[in-house]
Amino acid sequence: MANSDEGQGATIYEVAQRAGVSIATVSRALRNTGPVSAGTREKVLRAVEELSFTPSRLGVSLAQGRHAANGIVFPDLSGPYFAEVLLGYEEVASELGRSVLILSTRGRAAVQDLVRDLVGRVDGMVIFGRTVEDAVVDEIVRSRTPLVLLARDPVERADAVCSENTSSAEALTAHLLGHGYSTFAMAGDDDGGDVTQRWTGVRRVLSDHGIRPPEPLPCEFTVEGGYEAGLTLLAGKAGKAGKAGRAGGAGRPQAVICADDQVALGVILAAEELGLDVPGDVAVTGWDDIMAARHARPALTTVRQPMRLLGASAARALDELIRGTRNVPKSEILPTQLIVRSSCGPHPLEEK
Amino acid sequence: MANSDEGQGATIYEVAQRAGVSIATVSRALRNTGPVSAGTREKVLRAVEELSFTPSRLGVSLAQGRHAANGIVFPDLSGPYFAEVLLGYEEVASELGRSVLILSTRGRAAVQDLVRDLVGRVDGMVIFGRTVEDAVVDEIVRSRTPLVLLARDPVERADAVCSENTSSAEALTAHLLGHGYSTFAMAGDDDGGDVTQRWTGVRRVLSDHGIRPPEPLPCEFTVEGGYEAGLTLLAGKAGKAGKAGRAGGAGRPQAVICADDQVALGVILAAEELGLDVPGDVAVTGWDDIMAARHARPALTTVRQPMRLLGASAARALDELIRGTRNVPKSEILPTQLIVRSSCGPHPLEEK
DNA sequence: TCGTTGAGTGTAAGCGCTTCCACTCGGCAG
DNA sequence: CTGCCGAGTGGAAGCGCTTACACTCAACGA
Repeated sequence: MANSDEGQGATIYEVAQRAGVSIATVSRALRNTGPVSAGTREKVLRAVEELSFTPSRLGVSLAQGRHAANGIVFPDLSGPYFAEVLLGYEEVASELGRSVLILSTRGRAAVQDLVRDLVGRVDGMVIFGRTVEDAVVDEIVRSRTPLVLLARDPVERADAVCSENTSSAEALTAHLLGHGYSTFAMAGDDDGGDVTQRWTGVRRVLSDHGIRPPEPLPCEFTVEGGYEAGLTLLAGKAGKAGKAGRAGGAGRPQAVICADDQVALGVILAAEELGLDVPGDVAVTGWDDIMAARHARPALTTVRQPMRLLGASAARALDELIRGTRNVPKSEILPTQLIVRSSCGPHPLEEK
Repeated sequence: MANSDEGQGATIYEVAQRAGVSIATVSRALRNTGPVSAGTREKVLRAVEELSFTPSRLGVSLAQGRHAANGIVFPDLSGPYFAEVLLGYEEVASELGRSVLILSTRGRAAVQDLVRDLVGRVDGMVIFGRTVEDAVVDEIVRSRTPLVLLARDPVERADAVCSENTSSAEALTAHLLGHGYSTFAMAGDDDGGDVTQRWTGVRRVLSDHGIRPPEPLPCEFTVEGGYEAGLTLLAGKAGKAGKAGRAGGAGRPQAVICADDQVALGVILAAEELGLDVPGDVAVTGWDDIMAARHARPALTTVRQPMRLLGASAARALDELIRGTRNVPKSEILPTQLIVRSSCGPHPLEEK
């Protein structure tokens, strides 16, 4: 019988004593490192069982000089996007025998200290988007902590994983042009990362078609943010083709391209509020393909990101860095997919 | 100038040497424990600065016997529900100076080992729903690891935090009866936790009104699971009042009460597939009030859970347990709110 | 003038493990 | 019979910190 409730857990010394061997032998028996006779191993295992011994993680980590844990830093966890990425990350990290520490920087003052603390707890980490100042990223890189940047521009000596943005944005824009729209608005400010790449694609295609790209209207990347932006953008009367459609005078755009799905959902809400029909009066598109996009009214045309895969890839890249399997940084770009639904209107060609 | 890129980070010994003092003094200066003269402190701080010294978390933890970290175990992170809870948890834990380790048990084989490992890395943990076998929970409790159970029936010597289920379920059911519905179906099997409580409320009200409660149709708590369930439940012709509506013969129910929003969204999809109008031909309700519920077509009548607060409360309860501020277990029940939208039909009384 | 005191500091003992090194002791070749 | 080898084991040195305890020494009251 096990010693029923064993207070704080036995140490390797107690196991050694009970088994009548030295702690070195216990360690060897448990970790299969070095020779141990069958009889001794047996005794050790029995003692371990009886004391329900679990090696102290701290002791092990201190002695081995590794944590067997990874960190991940998020701007926010509230969106479905981050949650999905996190899921993919955790799954793979756990498979690889690493625990996962999370840190959300949302509205935090001392981000830098929090990140530093995190660094001290892990063997490597993933940093998401532009959650962390360049100086801090630089500090992490210099400390030789393996680092993977997710959805953020690459940095020397760190890996990067992101999803394709520009050409999908081009496809999306081309699709809208195919609908015959000619006045556009963009909701959601440049972020110097993913969103900026998307806008680049949009701008390029619009310019190529002789349409002057609108300035993106800054807004928070939430439903509420989108709602506010929507009210602003859709307030005017229907604008004429050719007049690039930043709201507040230029007239209501025919299509609003949103930085992500949440913003798009907010814009749709705003349209409803203003008595406008989507896509009848105005087309709206999102980005990410979160669950709500599929169930929204109208269902959202968007670009699907491989969110889970994004997290999984980051975890794998990090693992390589940590084990030293690879020491040249790599940059991975995952494909995205245009998902046409009804929020951009019945398409003259592609709809069957 | 700092020693530019400082390899693996200095130790307290190097700081002590550089400052010309002992490591004890360095520790005291840094942690403000015990007296240190102004001059000495100054020297120490300078040395720390120059070496960009950060105390090793492992060393500190080992010496102090605490991790300054909490764990949380999830069945899955994919749903918006869990992500929100996690966000609330992380936010508070971080405020309280604790890192957060996550563990998802979704489809994992060696859950028990993973949980055990987690226990060794934290000062306390939260376990979600029925992710973990009772035996393992018991083992954790016996190891004296502070434990908070989230949305799970209380256990001796552990805290519990959950949201109110039964009476909200009664309110929801009463609301549906107010619509005049008399044949019902329930989608999503008992789980021995939250969902069971919900069904208890539903059953009670139906029985009180002389309606024999249907058997819940088991399904996964995902959109896909709901879709499958919906196809089954809605396949028959409209049933007559009085015939309790488990599908497959008894006829199509007038209302489908779903275990959560994702299931409800799936049922709506199934209804659409079958050419049925929601709420015209069948009313559907969810539970949780995830983002998609608000944006769905039709918008989902549901019960809002304070997801963020759930996580935050768990974090606070755990903190009390860890610091020993409180040693009697407590059980907290957070209020929920019936959110009436259009998926249950235009209400004869409540709609204005 | 002589304890007494307490601020300021150093020494060293852990915390729980891993692992290098040295040692013992049969078995086996020379 | 001696020497060598390797399997099996123990001793002990870390890993990087905190902290109890001991110590020094100037200031101060008696």
